[in-house]
Amino acid sequence: MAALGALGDPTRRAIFELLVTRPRAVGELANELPVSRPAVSQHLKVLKEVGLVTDHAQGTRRLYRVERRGIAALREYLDRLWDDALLAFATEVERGDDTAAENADKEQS
Amino acid sequence: MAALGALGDPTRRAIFELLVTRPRAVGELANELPVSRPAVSQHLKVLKEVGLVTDHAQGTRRLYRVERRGIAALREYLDRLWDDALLAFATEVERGDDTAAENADKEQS
DNA sequence: GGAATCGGTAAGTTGTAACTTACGGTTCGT
DNA sequence: ACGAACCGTAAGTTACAACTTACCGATTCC
Repeated sequence: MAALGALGDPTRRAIFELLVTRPRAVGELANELPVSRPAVSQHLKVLKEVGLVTDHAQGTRRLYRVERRGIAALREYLDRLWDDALLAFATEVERGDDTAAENADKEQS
Repeated sequence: MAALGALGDPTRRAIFELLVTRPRAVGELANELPVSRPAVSQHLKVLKEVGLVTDHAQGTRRLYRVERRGIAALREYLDRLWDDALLAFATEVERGDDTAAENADKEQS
């Protein structure tokens, strides 16, 4: 799941979240961020490599948009983790592992 | 979403995925990973700070387990991104933005 | 054709985070 | 009480990635 590594960077996450609302050009993104245009360009390259965005030349500009499949892949990854965690928890309780049961209801500090 | 930053690191992701299947002690984790035990300990600290794991002293050992709420928060974050992306896409098409419509069905290289 | 706009890439700097080893504290067994 | 097991933290090194500026190619409009 390389996409997680890509979204690990705050600036990249900001770029991606901007692109989620609507497609934008590179300079457009740089204007709304506290980094230079080349920096944005390099981040976009990373996001593109991991399949989170796609680009589309439009005249002299270059429009980047979110690749919805990328988000879907992330969701599937997390869903699997979620299922595994639930399954592990269930088998723990089943085995009489009380520490698991403790965590079930109480949330004492 | 600091949890994304935490899972951005590959080693931390490996640790977390190991913990998803079942709770483990620190040394136990270090044995299955190509890093030292202190390194694992530091990674666990980060994972704990962002609410992805919890620890639980048990004798001289210290059991770490996945905090399911952490996974849930990540899923909610991605779900929101997903919804926003879908909404943005819908309004694009609605406005007659054909580049959005192109992406709908065809996947030409 | 030439100027302007837009963006990718190369090259270089620098902060930081991901490691290591060393040390000390706590718990358990005998 | 002493040794062993287990772990957290401090201190230090180092690799890397996130920036910057500078340069160059491509496209558009006149």
